Amino acid sequence: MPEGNVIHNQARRLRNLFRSSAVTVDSPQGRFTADAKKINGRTLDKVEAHGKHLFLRFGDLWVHVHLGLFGKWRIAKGEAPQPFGQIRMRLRSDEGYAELRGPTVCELLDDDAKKAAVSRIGPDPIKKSDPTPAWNRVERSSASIGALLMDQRVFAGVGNIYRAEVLFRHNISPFRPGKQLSRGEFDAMWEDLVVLMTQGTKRGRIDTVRAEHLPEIMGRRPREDRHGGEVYVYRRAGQECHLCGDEVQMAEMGARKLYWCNTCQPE
DNA sequence: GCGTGATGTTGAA
DNA sequence: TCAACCTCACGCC
Repeated sequence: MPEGNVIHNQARRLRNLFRSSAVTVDSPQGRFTADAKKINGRTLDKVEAHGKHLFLRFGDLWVHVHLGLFGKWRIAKGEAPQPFGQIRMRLRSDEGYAELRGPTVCELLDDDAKKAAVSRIGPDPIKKSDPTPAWNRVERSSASIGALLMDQRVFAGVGNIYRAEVLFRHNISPFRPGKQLSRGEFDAMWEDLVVLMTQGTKRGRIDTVRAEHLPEIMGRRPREDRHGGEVYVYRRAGQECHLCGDEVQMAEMGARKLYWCNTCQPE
């Protein structure tokens, strides 16, 4: 259940494990068998992450993977165990193996189709992309900034946690229309996403609480949320805001749960 | 052991 | 707008 930081982390692990080695590709589950045969035995020569999308190059063909909500990679050194459950795609080399389960997307693309897929993805803070295209969309959009942050054509790799947290950190209401953001607010949020998401890629968890607020929060916090990091509002509906004590709010926005503090992020 | 919900997107209706 | 994807950790019994 990854945001962009996890995908970039997985890309690095796949790169390190399979770099320039011949890979046995199959699909124990069967749904990727025909495509697996086309690349079986080839060398994995490139791994790219763009937002939450992963692209693996085997010569003139790319495997495009999107994990969606349930998708999982198991990446490990050593010999692959007997397959169990639903393994859509399995990669094996002398070094190790990778099992892909439950992805929303696992497809084979030629170079043109891969380029087209990448072109649909907006600038990615983890890649330190130029944010101008995102600003151009935000600046003239009447959609809320809460919705825009989740739109992968605008901000690639941002998910529900980073959305809630970056808005909180900048005291911006998720309901404010994009066109009512100043360039300064947008730039500050973008720079913050670059820092937070890069850090999240290295740590493998999402921490968004500023250092000066940590001691107080650690003393007050009932228990760590299971996503594993320290956050201000994500999944804290009904609890006290760490900074002002007001009740953290929750609402559905585009079929996803949105968290914010009315006092710290006034409309 | 069972039910629920979740860091997300696609494609049909 | 909604079902599908079909995993996994958690709360509750």
